[in-house]
Amino acid sequence: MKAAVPITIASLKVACAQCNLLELCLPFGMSENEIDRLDELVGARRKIKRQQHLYRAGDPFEAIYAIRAGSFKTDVLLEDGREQVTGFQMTGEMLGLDGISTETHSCNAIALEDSEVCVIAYDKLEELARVVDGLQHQFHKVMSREIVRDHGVMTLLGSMRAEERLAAFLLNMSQRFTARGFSAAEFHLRMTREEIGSYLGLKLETVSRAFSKFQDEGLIAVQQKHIRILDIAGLKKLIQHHPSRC
Amino acid sequence: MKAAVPITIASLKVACAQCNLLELCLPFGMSENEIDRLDELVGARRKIKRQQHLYRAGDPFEAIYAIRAGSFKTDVLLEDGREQVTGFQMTGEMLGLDGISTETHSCNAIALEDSEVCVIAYDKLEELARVVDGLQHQFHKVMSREIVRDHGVMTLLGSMRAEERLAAFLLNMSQRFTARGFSAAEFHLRMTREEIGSYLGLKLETVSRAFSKFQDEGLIAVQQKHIRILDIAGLKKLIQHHPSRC
DNA sequence: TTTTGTGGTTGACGTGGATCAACGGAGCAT
DNA sequence: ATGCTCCGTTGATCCACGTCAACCACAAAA
Repeated sequence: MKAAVPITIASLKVACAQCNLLELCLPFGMSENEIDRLDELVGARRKIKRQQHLYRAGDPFEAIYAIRAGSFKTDVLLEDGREQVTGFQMTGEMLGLDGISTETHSCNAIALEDSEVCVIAYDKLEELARVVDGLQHQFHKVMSREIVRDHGVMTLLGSMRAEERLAAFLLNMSQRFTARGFSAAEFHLRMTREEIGSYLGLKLETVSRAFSKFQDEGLIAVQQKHIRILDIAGLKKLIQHHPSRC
Repeated sequence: MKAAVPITIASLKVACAQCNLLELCLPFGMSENEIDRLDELVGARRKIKRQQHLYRAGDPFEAIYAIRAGSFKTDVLLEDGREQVTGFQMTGEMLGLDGISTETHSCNAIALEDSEVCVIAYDKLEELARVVDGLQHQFHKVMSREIVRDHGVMTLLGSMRAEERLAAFLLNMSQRFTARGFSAAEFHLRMTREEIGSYLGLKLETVSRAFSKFQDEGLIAVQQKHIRILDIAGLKKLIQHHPSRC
């Protein structure tokens, strides 16, 4: 909390009802009346510079965060120094849900670029969710969606080979960019090969080699962090076909 | 739903307040008054025989389930026939939370032994959570706990080697048996080597070999599905030390 | 009793991805 | 420009785990 940035009256005025992330964020599916009441909820905005922590594992849990601009990674550090990236989050997505269970954050949230989040005090959220019908349901959906997504990652880590994992990752990124109105075929990754590797359970060299292989095969065009998908169907085929079953 | 077993008036009478799983289940941390109201929630019990489905991926979501007796696995089937076990659930744990987000179950839940669950209609739960303070908070905690647990599995799948994974699995089982009043050192696994392997991202042969190795090293005694842990500290040391860093 | 089927163990061998190492390019400060 | 640092690529080698296969234990059926 020490890193909180002072907020002006003006910045407080722009809340959920005016936010262009409405369709992706917590308010999705709520009525106009209900959304107006959300303004009570978003107490502050907070800007986080690239590489800075939004929160750290062990921090007391007080709020969840909706990403208004930018992107984040979450990771956990094992006792022996190994790092595991547990997710990448984009605008409209929620951070901090892991903290509810123990009232302590269980992972680190780090900005991949200069970013801004809406701070949602958790006690206020519970209070308001009791009154505003749609809010409670929507919040449950957000949590459930996180569980489903994690199961997807478990499947990826547990039963896919390196190239399948990277193909699935690229398709997932493409789909999320699309949902935000960006191109499905061309985008800029904000994370390093090492972070992608950690997320996918691979070493950075393996990630790099898979990128090169996809490029050689004409599936994508890679230039550093800039990706252009040339053959979406080809990528999809990769994750559906188990090579040993062919 | 077609597999539902008719319930007698008598069976309905025994609800949360009298249930000995209180401390593990949804009511944990709620006041006596609050728990009494939960009885409205548990509409029915349902018995599931070994190997039968409680629900399947694609089934419409209507209720969540608290395990009253027995145990389950959840899994997803990939298009190409691969199966990935996403979790094992024991008494007092919840099933079905994944269904909230899309109003459709996203995985299969299968009984590992003859089991019984409490059926908690989801719409009633939302309704009651609005009135009973502790229930809403407790339900959020249950969902959050699932997210944290999934992150733990992702860490395991993404950054541990085979023996570390199995050691972590055994310690986790031991800890959960302990929480239920059973021995921490001696227990009966209800799942096959193949299911353990699927959960841990390993082949059944690798699981079997790791069991044998642990036995040779005096860490455990294995006899089929019956496990006796002889050296808990030794197992813990396995998951804290990264071999390549020694 | 034998038969059949399912689950578990163990050995021999192959391979996908980790590891180790060298190098190249981009961004940034001086 | 020059040097520095971080990031990414690529090659050579290694090994943990997968694959393939044989065999065994136990349980249920004949």
